Amino acid sequence: MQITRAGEYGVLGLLNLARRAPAELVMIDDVSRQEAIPKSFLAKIFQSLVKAGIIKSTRGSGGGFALAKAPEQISVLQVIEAIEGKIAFQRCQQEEPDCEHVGGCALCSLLGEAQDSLKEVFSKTTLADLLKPKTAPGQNHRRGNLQKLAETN
Amino acid sequence: MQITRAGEYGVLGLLNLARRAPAELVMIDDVSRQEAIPKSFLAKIFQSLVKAGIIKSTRGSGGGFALAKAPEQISVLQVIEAIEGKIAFQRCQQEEPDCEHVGGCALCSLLGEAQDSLKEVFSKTTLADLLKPKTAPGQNHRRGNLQKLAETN
DNA sequence: GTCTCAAAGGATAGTTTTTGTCCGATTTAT
DNA sequence: ATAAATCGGACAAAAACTATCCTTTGAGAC
Repeated sequence: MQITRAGEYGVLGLLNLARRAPAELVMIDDVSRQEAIPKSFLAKIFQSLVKAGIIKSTRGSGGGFALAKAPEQISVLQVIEAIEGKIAFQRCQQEEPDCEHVGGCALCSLLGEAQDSLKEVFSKTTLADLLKPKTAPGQNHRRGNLQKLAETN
Repeated sequence: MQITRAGEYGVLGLLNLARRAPAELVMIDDVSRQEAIPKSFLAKIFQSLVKAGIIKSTRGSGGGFALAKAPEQISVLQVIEAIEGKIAFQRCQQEEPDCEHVGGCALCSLLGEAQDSLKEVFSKTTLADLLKPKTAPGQNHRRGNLQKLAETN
């Protein structure tokens, strides 16, 4: 139950682009080096993002990648789904439309709810939000987690 | 981004037990057949649930499994974490405590939020809830999803 | 006691997904 | 032309998931 590295790399790569001038063309090699992401892997990830219309690419000498939209208009959900495919918790209604599990459909409902909840978190956050130096007061999850770690150690 | 089959089987297996008389001992073979889950696999899954104290087992002739607590006291989160391990979205603070990603910590925060959101959904729902014939009005996610399917097809 | 039944636990194997790598093709600027 | 850079597909290694099998352990029946 995790985001894949590909998804994570995708977001980090996009944030790298977002930190620059709006239409600046950046080579995969630069992003790869600065974010410590394997180059060939990042290239594949960026390909998906191009297909999804999130970044645009220019080939040839002097080419590279740039965001296709403003960071405010790119949600983390868009990025993750472009890379990993649509978030789909419910096996029932995706692969097995004829859910035969006794009482299984209640589980399907729950999985649907979980999925919606996750999607909401990822869709309400844009790249621009992630670039802001601090999270809003009362929503600082990093601090919360550090506290938890302190408790258990 | 999915629950594993093991997790799903675990919940379905437990629901099977929950539908019976409180302390009735049920053999793995019965559950396996009724829920159409591979027997050996379910055996492994139930082992995890025993270790987690969610079910109790009796060996030997006439033995089997029964819930260790009332269905109202078993949350889906407990079940999933017993089988799949703790839900942990944040690679940063789990495996790589020294998060070096430029701007990566904002992502860590977001993943933390996603994780909490998911956990809440799974922890607020118990086996007893899943046994209820209908979900509460206004929370019928199944209907919601069927509508979505109807739209896209 | 010993026989049988059923779970416990470990080893192992097959499949799928993830995480890359490599290389030739294509496009672009110079 | 040539060099630079992405595109696209094939391929490979590693990890996770999904089982299966077999021996051991514990409990009850006789």
